[in-house]
Amino acid sequence: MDRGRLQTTRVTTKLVADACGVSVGSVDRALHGRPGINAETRERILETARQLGYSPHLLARGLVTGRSGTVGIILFDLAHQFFTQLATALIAGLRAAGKVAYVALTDKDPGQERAWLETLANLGVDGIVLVPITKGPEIESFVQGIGRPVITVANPLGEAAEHVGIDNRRAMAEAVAHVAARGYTRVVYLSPPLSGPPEINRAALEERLAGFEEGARAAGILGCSQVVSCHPYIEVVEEAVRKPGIRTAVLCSSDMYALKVLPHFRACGIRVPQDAGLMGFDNIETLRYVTPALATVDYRIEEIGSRTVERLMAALEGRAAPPPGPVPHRIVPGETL
Amino acid sequence: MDRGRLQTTRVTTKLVADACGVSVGSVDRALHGRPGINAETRERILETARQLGYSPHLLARGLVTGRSGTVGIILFDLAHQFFTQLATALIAGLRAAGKVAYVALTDKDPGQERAWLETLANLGVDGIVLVPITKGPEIESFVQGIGRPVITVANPLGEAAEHVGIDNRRAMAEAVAHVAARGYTRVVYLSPPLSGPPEINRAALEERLAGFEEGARAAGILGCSQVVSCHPYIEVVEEAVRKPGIRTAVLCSSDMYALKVLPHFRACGIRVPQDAGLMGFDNIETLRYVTPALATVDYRIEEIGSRTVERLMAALEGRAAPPPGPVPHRIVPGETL
DNA sequence: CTGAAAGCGCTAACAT
DNA sequence: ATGTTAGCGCTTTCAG
Repeated sequence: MDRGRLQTTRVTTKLVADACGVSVGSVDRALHGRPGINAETRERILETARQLGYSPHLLARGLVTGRSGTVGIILFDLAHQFFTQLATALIAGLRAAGKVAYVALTDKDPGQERAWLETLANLGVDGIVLVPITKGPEIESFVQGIGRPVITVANPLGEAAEHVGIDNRRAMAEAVAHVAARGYTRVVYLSPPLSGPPEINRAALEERLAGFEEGARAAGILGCSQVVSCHPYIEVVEEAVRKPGIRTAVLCSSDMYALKVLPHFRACGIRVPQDAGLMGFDNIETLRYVTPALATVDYRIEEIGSRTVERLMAALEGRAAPPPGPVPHRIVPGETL
Repeated sequence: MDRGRLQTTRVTTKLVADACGVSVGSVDRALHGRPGINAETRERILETARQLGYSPHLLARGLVTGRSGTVGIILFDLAHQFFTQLATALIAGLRAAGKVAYVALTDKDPGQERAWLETLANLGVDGIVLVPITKGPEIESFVQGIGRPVITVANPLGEAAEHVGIDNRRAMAEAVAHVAARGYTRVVYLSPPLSGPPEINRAALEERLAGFEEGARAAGILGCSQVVSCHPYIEVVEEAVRKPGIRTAVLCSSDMYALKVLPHFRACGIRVPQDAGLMGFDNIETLRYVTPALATVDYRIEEIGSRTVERLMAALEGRAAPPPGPVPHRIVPGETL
């Protein structure tokens, strides 16, 4: 293997060929176990290739085959556990499928999303996993024009790309049902603002909001419930919860909100769950270190990752894609309701 | 820009050249703003390149220039905030420097570390950022044989690679001093086991342990202090803390330990800090959601990231590397001491 | 079964 | 100022 060499020239197929007194064609056939080569010349080639420390130049291979063996992963950031767990699952799954992953972060900036898509396409990635921050015809046609499979996660992109994710609407509706079943007759639903530029993709959050409304209506508590999606929200939530007479729970569109609300309630003397219920969504890792245990909605991010890789590889190999359908979720009861 | 095209052939420099009635050489000069071309022909080329939607085939460019514009980042995992923050800072910094990042996870497996190093080298990365899980002559010579700059983070690799990180020994010694200054006369130092295969790189943890000993000696409390590095550790720590008569603090080699100890102490009635002090190390994000506020040691991971990119780019461009030296740290007092 | 040769798209050295 | 050409290392015809 002669590692330790420092500036010696690269070991190419040509070099191996010369060393064996054969042509690069034969070396290639040997290296890939392709037919059309004598068994013992193949062994001889393989042996010297190993001795010389040959390893394929993946750029060159990618240039000629059109397959680079790489996949791009485009996320908002790595600050939220959803993304880190997703990235972990994707990287591992892709590795198992023989692909190496680029990781690109958009910071929720449409410009960066676009720039990364272009850069990755120019790098010849075989496919892209995208958590889209934009939506609409422009990105959709751009994504389709990339000419390589793109799988979206969390926020879908219409017909432009295959999608993997949970059924946010249904999950949130079930969360409301769970809250109602615990005896709460009023829900304060906490969500980031859903207004703003129309090209921003808030599909997942919109689905959750729709799920809240659906669930609240089904439980007959929509009338006295309330959506808080302003900023700052914490005082508004506090005030809403202080309304006397009705058992009120704060239902958060994601755990992060609950993690902000909990210490605030503690600081201002609102006891959870005696004075107000609290429920999150996503079941992020941090919850393991939080008391009281937060009620939340759980789903296996690894499952999202593996399904995404599965679909991507199916598209790449021309196999039939596995049947679509959302990744399952489940309600996690906690001490906060 | 004609996006929306689906299966049309690639727009190459040749195509642009033909469309302009010039040669690929001129197109190349125009595209790179290189001298040796008439101003108005350059404009004409640039214009048609844009109209045709030309974008460079980065694999081809990398093949000929030997610079792929990519950098590999090899980490243990993305489960710990140190790594996610580091990855975030690196990806952003590399992006600003015109590089795209591969992210590879070793899961602390020497075999995977080696495999990733090889794969990334074969992909023609311009450089590698490595958090090494191994040490010793084998990996050192292998890293040097890669022939591209490798920067280590957290665990150094001797002379084989430039290194960026904090002064773990000194930081932990200061942590002990802080604990002692708060009136504790006994420290239980909590660390993962440092035994095991000799090729495993535990440099950072070893430095921290050395720092503990140094600090405890300086404070004159080494004698009655204690190192716990067994597994399971929690009962041992509990028992150690219950010793009456002496003010005891648990000093953790990382915040994660403190996050385990805290709820356990709460569960078994040991009040923090009345019955026992507690201090972490790393100041991870999760601490923002933990009460009581944990005393810890802080350092700016973004600084580690930016310095790493800086050194890498300097090595790549043949510039003088910035002067070495550890990234600064600081003690963060908390309610747990 | 094996060798020769033609590119993949780009850059760079050399002509003109 | 511009055109031509020779590769980078690999895969893939097409001959022999």
